[in-house]
Amino acid sequence: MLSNTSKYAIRAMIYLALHTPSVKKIGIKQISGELDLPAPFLAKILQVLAKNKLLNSSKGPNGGFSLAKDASKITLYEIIRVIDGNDIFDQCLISMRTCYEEGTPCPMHFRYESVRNEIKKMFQEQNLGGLAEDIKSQEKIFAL
Amino acid sequence: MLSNTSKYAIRAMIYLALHTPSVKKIGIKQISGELDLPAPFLAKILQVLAKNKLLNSSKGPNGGFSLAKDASKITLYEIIRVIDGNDIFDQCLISMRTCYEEGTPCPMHFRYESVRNEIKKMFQEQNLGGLAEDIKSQEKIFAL
DNA sequence: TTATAAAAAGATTTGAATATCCGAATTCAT
DNA sequence: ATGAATTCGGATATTCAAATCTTTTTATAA
Repeated sequence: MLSNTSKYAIRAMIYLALHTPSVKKIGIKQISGELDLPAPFLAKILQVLAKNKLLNSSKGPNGGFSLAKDASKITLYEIIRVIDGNDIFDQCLISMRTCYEEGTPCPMHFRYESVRNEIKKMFQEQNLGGLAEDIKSQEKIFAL
Repeated sequence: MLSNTSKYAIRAMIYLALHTPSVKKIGIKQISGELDLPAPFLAKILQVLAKNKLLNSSKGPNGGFSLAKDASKITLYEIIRVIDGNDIFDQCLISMRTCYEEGTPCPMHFRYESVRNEIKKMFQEQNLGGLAEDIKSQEKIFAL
């Protein structure tokens, strides 16, 4: 469903939301260390998120990343679209060429459409603020 | 969501269902030609489906593949499980290690669970017989 | 019984996603 | 100013799914 890249992006963004706004900036090393993700790869991903205005980044000592807007205003849908593009939200389930033409939908087309809409809605409804809240209210210590 | 391999498998199985039971066996060349899929790759896939009792295969002249049971008795769920395994039906949406342990579900866990169940239900409810019927009832000529 | 047509099986290649590396640019603190 | 810490950007390496190739096995038909 989601690429590794998207998954990492989401987890990193949630991590940032968890520590926002008390801390302003967090560096790659800390994030990748806490989430147990490969640092150089995560760096690339955050770079893309920054270029797409979901993150602010600053270089130099005490540099790092911070959410570019209020955590409650960033949805998983935005993150996924930036990283993976729109494919999961509009591609034919079984990759039939003619499914995109008029009058020849694939046999799963309409049945899948409602599921696809559910998926899209799920991602659109989840924002980093809410997810961070959920984590904070959990009993056990949370290891992202 | 689905691997190419699964998509090809599904399309080939639907193709067989469309021509069953009037024709008994169909060869790789015909299927790959009609569906515009790479023949050697499709051969591998059908091999796996045959090994897992979803297809019958016979070698030699006039050999080929046929559905191992009535089209209405083969669901997409079975096909996907044979090819891709169970991952899409049980993996954590964001691949969090702790999501499989007690008390530390990922923040998307419960929200995703219902969507995942929808997906599973969709695949379990679709059988090759029904899909083939749908195609036959379409107005335009259908190019799988 | 032999030639042929097909699938099976295994080895290899390709390509895209994933991951790493390194030099450049930027910022901060001294 | 200088050095150190950090992200940036481009190039490179690795891995795995996807695709191909080659040889073997089996079945059919002449």
